[in-house]
Amino acid sequence: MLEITQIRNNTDQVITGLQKRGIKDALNVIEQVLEVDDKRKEVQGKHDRTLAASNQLAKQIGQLMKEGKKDEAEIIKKKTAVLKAESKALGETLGNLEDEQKQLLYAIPNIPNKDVPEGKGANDNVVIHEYGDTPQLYVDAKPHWDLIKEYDIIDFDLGNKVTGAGFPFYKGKGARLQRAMVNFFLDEAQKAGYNEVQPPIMINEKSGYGTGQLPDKEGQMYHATNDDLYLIPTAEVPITNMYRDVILDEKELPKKHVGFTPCFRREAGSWGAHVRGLNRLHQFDKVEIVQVHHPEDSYSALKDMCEHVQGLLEKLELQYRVLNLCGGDMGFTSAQTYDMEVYSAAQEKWLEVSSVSNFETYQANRLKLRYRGDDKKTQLLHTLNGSALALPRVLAAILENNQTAEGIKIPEVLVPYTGFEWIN
RNA sequence: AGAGGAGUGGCAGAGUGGUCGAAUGCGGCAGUCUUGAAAACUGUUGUACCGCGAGGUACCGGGGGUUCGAAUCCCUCCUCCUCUGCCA
Repeated sequence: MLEITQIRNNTDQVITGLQKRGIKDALNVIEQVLEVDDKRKEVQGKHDRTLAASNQLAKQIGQLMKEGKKDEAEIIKKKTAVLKAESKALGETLGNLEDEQKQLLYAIPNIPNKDVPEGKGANDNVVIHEYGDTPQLYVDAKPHWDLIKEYDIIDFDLGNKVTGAGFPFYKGKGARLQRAMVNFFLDEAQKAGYNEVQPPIMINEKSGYGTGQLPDKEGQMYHATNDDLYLIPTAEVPITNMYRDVILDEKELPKKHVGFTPCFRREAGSWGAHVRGLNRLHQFDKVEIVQVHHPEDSYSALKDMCEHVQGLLEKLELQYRVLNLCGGDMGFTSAQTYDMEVYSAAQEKWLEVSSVSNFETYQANRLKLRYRGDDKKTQLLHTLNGSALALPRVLAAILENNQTAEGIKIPEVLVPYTGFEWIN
């Protein structure tokens, strides 16, 4: 969430930022938060002064009791009753105002960075880079949902029986190709200096709040209500939450982590004809990179992360493009996001395979993730993350783009990992 | 899962109702001494919020309660340790 001081000190900037996201009543929203904050401060002042008076009297009573002056102590005791009632009432008001303020802040998205283009939706995203040529497919080329049946490498029906829609089985060479990609992605990240972690794939409520999945996107996560745990929608959640309530020394920065996990998404209400096959699943595998940075160099880190992802796509010999997402299409918590899309020749469309974002202090403020600089003061850090990469759509593109009459050719870079060159 | 024990500052560890945000030691930082370093000595060393400031408030695993007053007493939840059971 945004910092209240940021809203107070740069009010106009915050409002124009929110307008860039298409929030029409930004002015009202901000005025409301500031109003609540003013009230909060006022009430806290009163509350603190009341408590101070109570504490003062309590000390006096202690002193008198020690001296054996019980009668005098009794007189003061009576005085404290009034203060106690007062501070209790003020305490409740304060608590309510704090809650109200928090709720308002939770509802305000991050401010887009200055380089984020104006725009309302996906059509306004700006293509900033393109790579590779559109593959020339052979005459009988098929979309991946046909190929996986033909070669029996992914089985949706079986997943359907055992679990439900969107939970496929990967079989034989399909399963091995998945494992190969995971290992390849992890090794590449390792080479790029990312420290590997294997996080839990269930998280508690606090972690959900830390990275911004809660309170907003409750319905998008699978919730194990008996234990009040959520299945992760992305490894971003557990990995970033490693740094919840942490104060890092400036010298320890940056922190770079990579983790492989399955990801679970309910995708409530987002199914349709355009999301066939591997294009959208309830469970999928993803290798995620996460960085924690000093505010000064978070944007160069964002660039590095994009280049890392692009490198992966180039090694896999996939045609791709990079989009600078516009204000209206960016995620709630992001300050700037680049999407990487690969071209699926058989579906004749671009598939998003990675989303790389800088959250600036938005997550850090929720996480209470700070660093201590030379001046000994604590300041919020910047968090970033990106997919490197999400498997299903990369797999779909490989299957579709590399199909030939003889079978599907495995990208060279993966062969040492798969142990086979062809799916046929 | 059952029985017992425990959760205090960066770490170790004292504190069982009153001036305790918390002794002491270690570590960190600054300084004295030294050619330099070490040792020794001196000082300093949690976070957040309110306040122009002086200063104030809150926090001793989380939440609630008793009391004029809670790290200390009570309730509840969480976590860790030991033993028993179960299990990849």
